[in-house]
Amino acid sequence: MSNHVIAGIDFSAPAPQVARRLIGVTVLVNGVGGRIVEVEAYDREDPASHAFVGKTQRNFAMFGPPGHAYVYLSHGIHWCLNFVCCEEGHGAGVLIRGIEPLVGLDQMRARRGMEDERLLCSGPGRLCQALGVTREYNALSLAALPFRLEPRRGRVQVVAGPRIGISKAVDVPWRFGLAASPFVSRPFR
DNA sequence: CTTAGGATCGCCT
DNA sequence: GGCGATCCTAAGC
Repeated sequence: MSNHVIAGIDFSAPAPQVARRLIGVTVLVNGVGGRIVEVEAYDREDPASHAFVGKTQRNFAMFGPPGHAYVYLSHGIHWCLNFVCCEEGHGAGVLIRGIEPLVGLDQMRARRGMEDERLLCSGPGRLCQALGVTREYNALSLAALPFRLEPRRGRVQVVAGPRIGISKAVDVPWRFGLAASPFVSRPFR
């Protein structure tokens, strides 16, 4: 049995499975956050994944224990948050791409410098700005503060499609979303 | 509504 | 030295 269960999710499972189960889960960072509505899975044997080239200084957290954060900087501007999964050493994760803002709306608006609720956390860079996630959160456990995960209540309808913003393995349908949510970064087809 | 271009920095070759 | 799991703005249709 695994002891990598947080908010009802076994993070030692394969990335696509963890990704699908994360839809509807609430994530808070220092008490600010909301419900996850969009994620993408990335695996070790996946040309689109940072882990594909093996363990490096940048991606080492992906090869650490599951249920921890992997935070990286994209295009020198945007921080992006991943949840590490599979067994320790495997190198897989789930990119958090969209959150429905629920707690700490004022702080999110201040950090983002805008009012529109739909644009606060719709996109991996946007949600990190809204939640205040930076490099300092890399490799931290999701089971302890500043993170807090809460299980989803009831059932959710999950839709899937190809991932966004990648140049390899563009047809792999490892992007998952909450059906009909207005808070996804781009609509599902 | 869609698209093109620029911003800006750490990582990898 | 090149480029990226992105976002914003401005311009065009």
